[in-house]
Amino acid sequence: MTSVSANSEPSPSRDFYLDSVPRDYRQQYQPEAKGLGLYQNEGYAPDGYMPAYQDEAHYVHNPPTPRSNTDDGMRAGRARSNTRGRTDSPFASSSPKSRVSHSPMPRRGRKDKKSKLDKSKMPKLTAPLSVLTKDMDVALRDIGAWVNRSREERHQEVLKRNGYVTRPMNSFMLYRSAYAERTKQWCLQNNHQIVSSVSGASWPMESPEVREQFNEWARIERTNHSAAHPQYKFSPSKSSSKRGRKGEFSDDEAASLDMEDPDGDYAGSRVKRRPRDNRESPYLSHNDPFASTHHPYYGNQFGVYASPEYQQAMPASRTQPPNVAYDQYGHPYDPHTHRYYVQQPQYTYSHDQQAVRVPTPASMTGTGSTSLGGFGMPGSSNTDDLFNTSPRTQTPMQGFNGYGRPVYFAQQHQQPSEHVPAFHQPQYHQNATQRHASHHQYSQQPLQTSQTVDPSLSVAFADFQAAAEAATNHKNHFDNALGGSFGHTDYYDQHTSPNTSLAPHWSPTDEFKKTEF
DNA sequence: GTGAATGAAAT
DNA sequence: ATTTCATTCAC
Repeated sequence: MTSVSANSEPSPSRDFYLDSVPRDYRQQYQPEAKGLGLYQNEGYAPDGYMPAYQDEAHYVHNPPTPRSNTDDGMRAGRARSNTRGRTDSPFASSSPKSRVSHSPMPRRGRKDKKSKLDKSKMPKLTAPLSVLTKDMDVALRDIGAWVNRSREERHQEVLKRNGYVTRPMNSFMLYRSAYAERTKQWCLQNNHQIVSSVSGASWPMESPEVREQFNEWARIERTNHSAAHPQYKFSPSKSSSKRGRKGEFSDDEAASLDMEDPDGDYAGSRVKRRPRDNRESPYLSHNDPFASTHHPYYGNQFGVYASPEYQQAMPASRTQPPNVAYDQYGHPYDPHTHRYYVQQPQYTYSHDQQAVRVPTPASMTGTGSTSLGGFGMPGSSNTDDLFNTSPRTQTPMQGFNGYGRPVYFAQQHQQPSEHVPAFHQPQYHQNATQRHASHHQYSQQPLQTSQTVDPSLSVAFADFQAAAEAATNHKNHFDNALGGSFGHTDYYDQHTSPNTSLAPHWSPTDEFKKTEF
């Protein structure tokens, strides 16, 4: 029986993380950290684990090699495709009994502490994941790059989800996401309920510095999300019909896109409130690509909602009851006032580029100018950790993808491709983050037009493309700048960014094209 | 209360 | 094939 992470070779030279952890903080865990850094609840003897991991100096590089349990023996003949997704980890239940004991009681809210999760599978943390997994050869997810996804990327995600705008991840979700892979391996199981539980247990154990880093990333994510989707407003569905959201929409929802509500009763007074519709319409892509007067890279290009939520998101000063209809081109307008919701295109962007502020968290730069560095940023090796203070030898133009292969950034937008929508360029989306984001596979493939998209959107997609092309004439500053700053640039609204005027202006020479290995 | 991610497990 | 689950946080 081989350990899941047997190939994870702990490197003694990689102890940079702990060095950056305050001493007292480290010791906070050491009394309990009997070398393993983990415990289990009843039913699993610690002696089932490798003594090799009892070296206190290393906490746990990897979870100890699990011994075979009886269940494993019974299924010994069964081939397993890989070492992952296994169920015979030390934390796996030794009996095939269902994870959930289905209670006849009406379903209780999550508030109810009565967890259905089999805690026996859950390792008990004695240190936060950042410590426990610090030496694992599993890259942390590049959250810095993730939260700095360009507006175009975000819009593509929306398209991919058939127009659905997802919520920005909060700090914990980012944290969980960052450590998910490590956690899975550390726990020796792929069960995300476990991963969630472990993450949840680890989160409060993390140092304030770590948590603050994720808080900062969450703020950035919110800012960029808001900039990419200016009209977005979280409006949770009241109907308890747990929609199994997979980026798809129920017929009900789909219908709401291209139909106008005869009563103008856009969202309410229904017995059951229509599930929230956070779709935004690509119809409007040609509108005002970069019209924002206060943000150089985030505009209103797609941020107009031809949906009830769009109206809900309209300023409260509206006197007319919000309503929406669509003309022959699919442009939403108010049937009462016959006014279009969308402004005419204003290509004022070129006057607007103020700056990309590259402020804060040096954490984002990956250049390690402060104690906050690395964290799996493209410029870091996959063994870098959140607080890697080791000096960087790489230029910002070179990094490594999640598998240790270098990623080269080269000219991206220049003349030949100038009129091609940037996001249609094959390499456009290549970065380390997306290699870790399975749901970003789409970004490396041609966009679907009519098949996976609401039919009513297919026509609009042509507009979308045309608009994108037009927008490209104004350069894709966001992404250029993003690439130029290696994806760690913060994008601030100048109104909230005190030093915007001091920030360097975007320059074409700062651009890089990304090429994988 | 909902939904942000996620994928095994349950239905 | 679809839904549930487990977590924290922000609506």
